Amino acid sequence: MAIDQLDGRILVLLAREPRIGVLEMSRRLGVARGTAQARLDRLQSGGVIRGFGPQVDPAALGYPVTAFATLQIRQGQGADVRAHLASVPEVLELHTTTGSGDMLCRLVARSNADLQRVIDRVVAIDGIVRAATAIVMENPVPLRIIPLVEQAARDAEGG
Amino acid sequence: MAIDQLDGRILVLLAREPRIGVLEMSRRLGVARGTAQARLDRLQSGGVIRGFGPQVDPAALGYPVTAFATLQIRQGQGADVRAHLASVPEVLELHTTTGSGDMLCRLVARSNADLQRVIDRVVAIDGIVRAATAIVMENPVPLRIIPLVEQAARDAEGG
DNA sequence: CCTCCCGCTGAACAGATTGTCCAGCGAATA
DNA sequence: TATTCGCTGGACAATCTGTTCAGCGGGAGG
Repeated sequence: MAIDQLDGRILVLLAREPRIGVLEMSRRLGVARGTAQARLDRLQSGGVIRGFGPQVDPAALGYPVTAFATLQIRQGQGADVRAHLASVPEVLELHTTTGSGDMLCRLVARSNADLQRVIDRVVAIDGIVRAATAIVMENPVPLRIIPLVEQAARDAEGG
Repeated sequence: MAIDQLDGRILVLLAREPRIGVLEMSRRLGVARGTAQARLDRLQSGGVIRGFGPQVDPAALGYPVTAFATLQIRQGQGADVRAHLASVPEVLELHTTTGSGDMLCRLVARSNADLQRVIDRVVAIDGIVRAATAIVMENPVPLRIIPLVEQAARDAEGG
């Protein structure tokens, strides 16, 4: 999907001030409201903007510990393992990957001790041959998208 | 921060229908608008809800390839590497971790070929001793929070 | 060179929502 | 028993949304 500079500015603006309305947005962008609305609709229907779901902080919910687990899966057990991991609330994300491991998942826990409980639950299925866990200590770059959006906007328009 | 069942329902509702307003929310929850508003304010000021930024899909922006890179950092070069990685738009996320590697980062690229360019750029700094990359093939569990919210709500209230 | 199509502008409208008050009520607490 | 707290239900003005309209300009195609 094509992204021009105006689209880029819309995304940046929304990221910076999510509560902003279409009207205020059009004012900041210096375009007519209809234009802002049309662009926003296009971004949404085009799938660039998936939604505006609340960004919930696991730490504030009482889960301050984050970890990444690399799982090695027994041949043909992938589906079972996926279903099992999906049923664990502390599994926030799961990917199947190339490379040494077969899956990578993001976990959270109430404490380092609690992480053991979570991991035990994660590996409590036959399909998992081996699990390697890395506990997150710092998060120098929190999940972000703005720089990429700006890059994409530049690329698409004489950048 | 304490989360009761009502808070949990608010978060679930917001996740399911982000465009919903406080008024409609109060209707669905069966409480007064003031109550819904107060709860929402509390969740936001308490840090549970960080914000409502747009969820942008990198794939729709033209970056359909995701990968995780495990980086081994030379002693004392951490700060330099962090700054360097933060300057790469395709680095969506960066963590420092325990375990064999020292850092874990999430990358996106326009194609598998383009991923090579991204990785080259990532490792183009002395501080990185070794890099192991795992390309994401599937994403059986996209980043989610609802199950954890429900868990937290149960825990906090006679669950 | 001309015509059509598309996107943007500026405006208008009714309907709905927000932010913000208020007083009353019930339960838990000191 | 007196106080504090959260929830209810209602009110207000101000604002925003969804939608429609006609006009304008540039680019594409003929």
